[in-house]
Amino acid sequence: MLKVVTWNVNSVRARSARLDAFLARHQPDLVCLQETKVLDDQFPAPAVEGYRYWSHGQAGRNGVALVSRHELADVQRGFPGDPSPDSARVISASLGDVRVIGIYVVNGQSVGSAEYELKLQWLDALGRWVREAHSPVEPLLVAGDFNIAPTDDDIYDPAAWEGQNLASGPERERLGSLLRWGLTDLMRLHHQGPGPYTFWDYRAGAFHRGWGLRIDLALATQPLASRSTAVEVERDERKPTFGEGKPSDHAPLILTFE
DNA sequence: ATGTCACTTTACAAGTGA
Repeated sequence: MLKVVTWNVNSVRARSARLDAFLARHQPDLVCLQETKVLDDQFPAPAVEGYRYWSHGQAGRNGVALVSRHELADVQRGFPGDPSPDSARVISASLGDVRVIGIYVVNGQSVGSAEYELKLQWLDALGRWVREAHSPVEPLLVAGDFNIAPTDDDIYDPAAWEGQNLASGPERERLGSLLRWGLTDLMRLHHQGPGPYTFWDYRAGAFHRGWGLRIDLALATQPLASRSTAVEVERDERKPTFGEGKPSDHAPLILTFE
């Protein structure tokens, strides 16, 4: 059995106690973290016995990392062709025969903004790299915060979000091209929509009101997707009353493979 | 849409990004 997690922690230092408790509780093989918001030499080492980390961070924003209780091979930070190479958004590594790419997609701010144009260019570049460097017949996992709700089933109020950033056609089309190449949205192998959601804005009491989005995704090629036995959102981690300290605005996604 | 959070700076609040 293989257990892999993706979690946008919104600062790994602020979430260190929760991350340790999560590791102790679930004993995942590998965790992909996003928005670590920390330089590599200031990354808080996991306190749980057996876990190591590989960080690709920067000060204050972005940042991705892999936390694993196994040795990882061929750890690669960033990717060739990144139009925004100073932003730390991608870390990839091999765990046994599985290649894992942990990603934090450009947020995009609002449709028509410069950030949104960068998001589309970034997604194009990511797609080119994935297609060039990998094959759909090899076991590949692309997991992380995509900042894209794939369909209206992934949004609490699709009408309010129609055409907006996170839900717009052009970004969904970029995601679609990855799926057509040979990646499967693992959540939908096990759960039909609407929901579950993985992100609730801190503002406006969004979590309490059920205003969620599914923007944290795990995509796998067929050799790996065929081994997928469960995909679950650890919704408790979004609760202010759960665990130690404040929650991230994202809940972890737990992937189980046979 | 916006009832928050975490970061940074030269800090003892305000701006930024999400």
